[in-house]
Amino acid sequence: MLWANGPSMTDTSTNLHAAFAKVIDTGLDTLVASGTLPARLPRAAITCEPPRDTSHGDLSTNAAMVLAKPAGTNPRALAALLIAELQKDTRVVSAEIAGPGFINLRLTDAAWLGELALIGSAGADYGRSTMGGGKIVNVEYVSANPTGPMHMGHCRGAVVGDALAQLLEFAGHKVIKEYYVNDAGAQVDVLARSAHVRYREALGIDVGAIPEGLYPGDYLVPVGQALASEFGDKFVDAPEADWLIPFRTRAVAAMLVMIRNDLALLGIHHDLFSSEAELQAAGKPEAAEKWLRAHDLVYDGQLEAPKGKTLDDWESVELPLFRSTKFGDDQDRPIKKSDGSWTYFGADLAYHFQKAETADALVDIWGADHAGTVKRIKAAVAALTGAEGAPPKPFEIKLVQMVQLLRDGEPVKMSKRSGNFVTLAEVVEEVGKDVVRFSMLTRKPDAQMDFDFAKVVEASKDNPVFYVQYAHARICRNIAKGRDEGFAPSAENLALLGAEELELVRLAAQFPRIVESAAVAREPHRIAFFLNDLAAGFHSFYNLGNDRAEKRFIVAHDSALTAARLFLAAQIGQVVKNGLALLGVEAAEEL
RNA sequence: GCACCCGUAGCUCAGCCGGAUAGAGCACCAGAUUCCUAAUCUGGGGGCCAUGGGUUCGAAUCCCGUCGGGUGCACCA
Repeated sequence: MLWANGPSMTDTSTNLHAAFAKVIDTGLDTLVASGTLPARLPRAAITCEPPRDTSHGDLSTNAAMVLAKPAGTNPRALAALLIAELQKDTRVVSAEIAGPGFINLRLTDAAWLGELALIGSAGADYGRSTMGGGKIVNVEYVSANPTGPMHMGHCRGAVVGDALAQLLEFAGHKVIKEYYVNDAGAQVDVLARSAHVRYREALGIDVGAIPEGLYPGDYLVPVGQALASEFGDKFVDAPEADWLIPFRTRAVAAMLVMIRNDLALLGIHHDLFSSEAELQAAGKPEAAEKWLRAHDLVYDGQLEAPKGKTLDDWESVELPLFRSTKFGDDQDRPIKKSDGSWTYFGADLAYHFQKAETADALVDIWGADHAGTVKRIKAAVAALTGAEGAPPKPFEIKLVQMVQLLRDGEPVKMSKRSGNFVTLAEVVEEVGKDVVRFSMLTRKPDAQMDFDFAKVVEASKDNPVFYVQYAHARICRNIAKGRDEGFAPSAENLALLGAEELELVRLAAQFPRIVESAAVAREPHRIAFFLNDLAAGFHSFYNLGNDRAEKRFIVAHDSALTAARLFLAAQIGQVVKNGLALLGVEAAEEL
């Protein structure tokens, strides 16, 4: 599996799972070299992973089943040949054919203990991969409009994007975490007008209710006050044209400060905030349009009436259209409005082209409500970055499904315009960053989820994040206790560890391959589930000591065993900590 | 009408680029604390993997249809 997508950059000396993928690969090479197997068999579908049922062995490969047909033989015959090769590895205790043609491997205890020692020497880098080959990946996430504070609707994409960015970095990429600031559309003009009302209010004018269509939230009160102290009464009765731009600039800046603070509550810090207004001022959309027109991908045409709804006032006009129908979209999409300004799409394609200049691959995290625009932007980016026959830049859009917000079981329709929303800050303050982050990462992003504010506050004590954190805290406590009693973790006598301890090592040793597979799939939630499994394994082992005192970490009369056990505990703790770090969750030392 | 996502235990969800007997938590039942903090552990019951076809050695997983839920279908952002 690791070699599925071209040459693996994995340093095969780093961990056992990667090493055995390589062992199988070279075993097959040997069979090919001796003429036993035909060359060029497709190996992409070969896997090497722990079997679900651990009684089947430590590792299992489907190589014989996958290759039998193309090799013109049957799985069991091929398995026998491959087994002969695999048994040459001194770490292999047994290699058996099972079921329809699986090869089950058992490895020596020493091999697993070597892996345990490796965790110790790698420390915070255990699980780090070179798979990404240093390729630069731009991850764009959040990108909420700068018109108000972050609310819970933004939360999931923010957490998933942030965890993914860290995961990709750990998997060997250089990552740029980017936030696209939509500071050029009509919504920021509305923001400026809303700020103007608050500005008048700050000057003592009775403004009454906030007019319909403006943002009513009182987070704009301080913005109005700041404008009042900066400009005095200069713009109170001035025409909009006089104040719109300075008010907009200042209001957007204030919103971004607020948004950064909100994101910081979740531990999220972007590397780059890119301004749509600056992009437009720099003429990027014009350049993109010019190129697209030259390649007949933009033309002046009539826009079709929207499907599925009847607009009474529909009027066909001629606009510059991008040929997205060539790429599976159901109609061509305008890049400019009839007033000559850019559509969101028109600016966005130029923005993506700009990102592609400094990155080897692009990943966008979007809310599912934007799913309808995926085809057009992917098409435009493929066209722009694939210019002159070059292969297009890899560009993925990960859709994060909606979070249905409930309050007392009732759906909350959130809208900044109505001022009715649950802010991210209030939730984080109530239940904590770790609970929020872990909750958002314990399900796959493409399934909808409910988020009941009251329920989450109520249930936060039972949140699975504490289960994982408790495992880490228990480990820290036991190491501290050992230290108090004069014991220190040591890798010197790991051979004293028993079968249950080795079971735990096998589990922890999966971390590197989980990291790689999660990174390839762009699915950070896999890390969360792995940590839950690892914590369960640890807690289970820990409780053996309830009935069997000789299984405790600290066995006072046996300092060599205690040192080995504490070393084991420390390394399990290390893996938990490394995993939690990817999720942006604290590895608490006590709860 | 069209596009995308989802449908797995009573509930919330893993598993899905095909693999062996489909898993976990909650809830329920029965146990384990003079014993490393029980925020833990052990055991039990509970499934037509929505449904009908197809592909193949093998399908919860891939393909097609149907049903059900969600989202979107502006020159908005």
